[in-house]
Order: sequence, then C-alpha cells, then structure tokens
Amino acid sequence: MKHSEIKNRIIETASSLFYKNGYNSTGINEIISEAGIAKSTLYAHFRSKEDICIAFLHFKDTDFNKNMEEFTASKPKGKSQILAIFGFLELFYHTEDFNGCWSIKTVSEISGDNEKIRSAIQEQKNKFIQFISKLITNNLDHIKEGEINSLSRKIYLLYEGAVVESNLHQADWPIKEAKDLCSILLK
Amino acid sequence: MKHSEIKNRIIETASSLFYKNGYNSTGINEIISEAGIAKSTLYAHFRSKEDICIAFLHFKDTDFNKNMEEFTASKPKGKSQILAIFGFLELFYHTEDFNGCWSIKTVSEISGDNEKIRSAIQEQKNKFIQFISKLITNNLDHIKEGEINSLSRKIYLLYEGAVVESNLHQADWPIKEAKDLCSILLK
DNA sequence: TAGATACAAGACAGACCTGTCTTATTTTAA
DNA sequence: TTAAAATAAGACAGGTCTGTCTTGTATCTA
Repeated sequence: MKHSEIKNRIIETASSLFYKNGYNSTGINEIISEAGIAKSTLYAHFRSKEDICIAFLHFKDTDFNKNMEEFTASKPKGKSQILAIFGFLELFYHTEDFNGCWSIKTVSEISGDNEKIRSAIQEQKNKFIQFISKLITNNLDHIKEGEINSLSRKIYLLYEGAVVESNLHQADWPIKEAKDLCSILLK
Repeated sequence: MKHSEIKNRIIETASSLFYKNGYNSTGINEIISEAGIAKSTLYAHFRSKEDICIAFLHFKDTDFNKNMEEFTASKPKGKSQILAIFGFLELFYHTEDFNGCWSIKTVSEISGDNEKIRSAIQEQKNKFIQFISKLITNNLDHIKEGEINSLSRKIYLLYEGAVVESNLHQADWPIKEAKDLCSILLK
C-alpha cells in the first residue's frame, strides 16, 4: 500500500466513524484498529486528532459536492433541477448510513472558540450557497440579479432544516415539506 | 438551602454548562464545582449523568415554551403573532449566551441508539409543532383544517433552520430570511 | 548489498472521566 | 435533646482518552 493510499484509508475510516458515532466518541485507537494500521503511522500522517477532523470535513464535503452536482445536472433544466437537491437528500436519507449533517454535528461537539474547525465549516456552507446560486442563475431566467442571494439563502435554509430534522425525527416528512415549500417559493 | 433548591441548582448549573460547552465536554466534577456542592449530593439527586441530561432538556424546554408563549401572546392577533416566533428568536440570538439549539446539539453528541434522550427530544419538538398549529388556528381563519399540519411543519422547519444556521454562521441573516419566507408562505 | 524510509505493535505518561464509598459535619424533625 | 437524614470533602477504582516513544520488521532505493 502506497503512502497516499494509507492516508486516504485513515481519512475514510475516520470519516465513517466520526459521522456514525460522533467526533468526541471516536477514539484514535478505534480509528487505527478499524483501519488496520499502527498508531505511529497515523501520527506520521496527521499531527493531531483535530487535523484528522479537518480532513474528515473536507473529504465529506468534496464527496457531497461531487454527487450533488452530478445528480442535479442529470435532471431536466428548469425548476426541477433546483428541486433536485431535495430529491438527492431523499435518496441520501434512505441509505443505511444517513446520520444527518456532519458539519452541524461536528460544530455541536467542538468548543465554541475553535475557530479553525468552525470557519472551515462556514466556508463549506458558503460554497454550497454559491452552488445554489448557480443553480438558480442557470435554471431561472425571470429572476432579478439582486434577488438571487436572498433566494439562495432561503433554499439553503430549507435544505439544512430538512437534513437536520429528518435525522432528528427519523422520518422523511421534513424533506417533503421543505421541497414543497421550495416549489411554492419558485412559483 | 432546601432539598428542592439544591436539585434546581444542579439542574441550572448543569444546563448552563451543557448548553455552553456541550454535554460530553462537561464533567460531573465541573458541575459540582460550579454549583458548589459535593459529589455525593449530586448523586443523591440524580442516578447518573444521563438523568441530569434529561432534566437539562426538560428545564430548557419548559423555560423556552413559557417565554415563547408569552412573547407571541404579547403581539397583535393575526399573522404578526405567527411571525413573532422569529422575532423571539432574533432577541434570543442577540443575548450573550445564545448557542444554537440545545436539542440538536445534544442529539449530535449522544450515541445513535440512545432512545431515551432521542425520544424525549422528539416529544418536545412535536409539542413545539403543536404550539405552531395552535398559533395558526388562533390567528388565521382562511386556513382549511387539513392544511394546518403541513403548514405548521413548514414553519417549524423554517424556525429550526434559522436557529441552527444563525449559530453556525454567527450571523442573523438566517433568522431574517426564515421570517421573510414565512411571511411569503402566509400571504 | 547496504542504507534509508515506512510501518506494525504496543508500552507508557499524564490527564481525564463516571460513579462508589468513607468520614465527618451540618441540618432537620420528633 | 436526640436520632435521623442531608450534605461536604475527597479518596478511590476502573476505565477512557491523546500523544510520545521504543523496538523490531518490511520495503524501497541507490
């Protein structure tokens, strides 16, 4: 196994555990045991657990963006391409490993003054809002330039609420209601 | 200090620490130190840390409901009484100790199979949805009976998204956008 | 073949955690 | 006043955690 392959293995294993069981509840020993590597190897690739957390957030974010972009692009142009973000979430919700939003879960666990992790998450969320802006620009032509920001943020709020609440209630009605409200908004 | 006063003191102290620093990051020793009591006293009132967590959730929920009900009731009847839930959140956001939603933060920290805490939180959220339903019934007369459930859930989603995201972004635009979208919905 | 590098395995330090238990003191109630 | 109950203070057990360090083995490169 190559050097970079081991690093990826660490990230994938840690990400899976962090997302499933939580950041604080996942120990270094559990990560190395699950990944089948030695502790010294882990610390040769990462300086601290917090660095693994940053890599975890980046890994999940990259994967999410790729899949979300592919999914929405596969839908017909127009409103349905915007509403597709809720279709994507519905699919995600029904997978076995759905466990809500990793960013929000992680923010909930870290100390309030951990600027490094918090700002990393804020950046990712802002990129997601930008993605929604792009979806709007590409799929709605009667929208004024100045309204795009506000509209993106509203759809973003609906999406985020749907992720968190579907996980909390262990039901998919939040996704359906959010999608419904989004389509009202796009009328 | 009376027996029940000590119990309240434990709950208030623990609640403040849990909400500010997180459930897992707050130790029993920190609670007793802050509350100025002995460890044996704490365990005379609560069987375990998890029991304190349940009390914490109940305490925050009771306080929240009381304040929210008072605030909305103080507004003029009609749509403004519904939109007042976002006005309440705006005020809450600007207090020093705002730190997002305690329920969602706690759910994020506990193990996925902790049914006791998860179902306690689900119950509280469902009561909040019921409260919104009552607000709708009392303040909108052109709404059909069958639409109340769906409308309550949508407003609930907006509120929850606003709490979580204002905390995540450390900004109040999520509250303003949620309120704006809610008023569109009520048109 | 020889040296450098990467890795495995795990002991270890130092700190934290929850919950129990003991002892002594204070408060309450009969 | 006296017995019972509540509390304070803290030692303690048994476990957890992160991160460092040592030792031995494997792999790669020159």
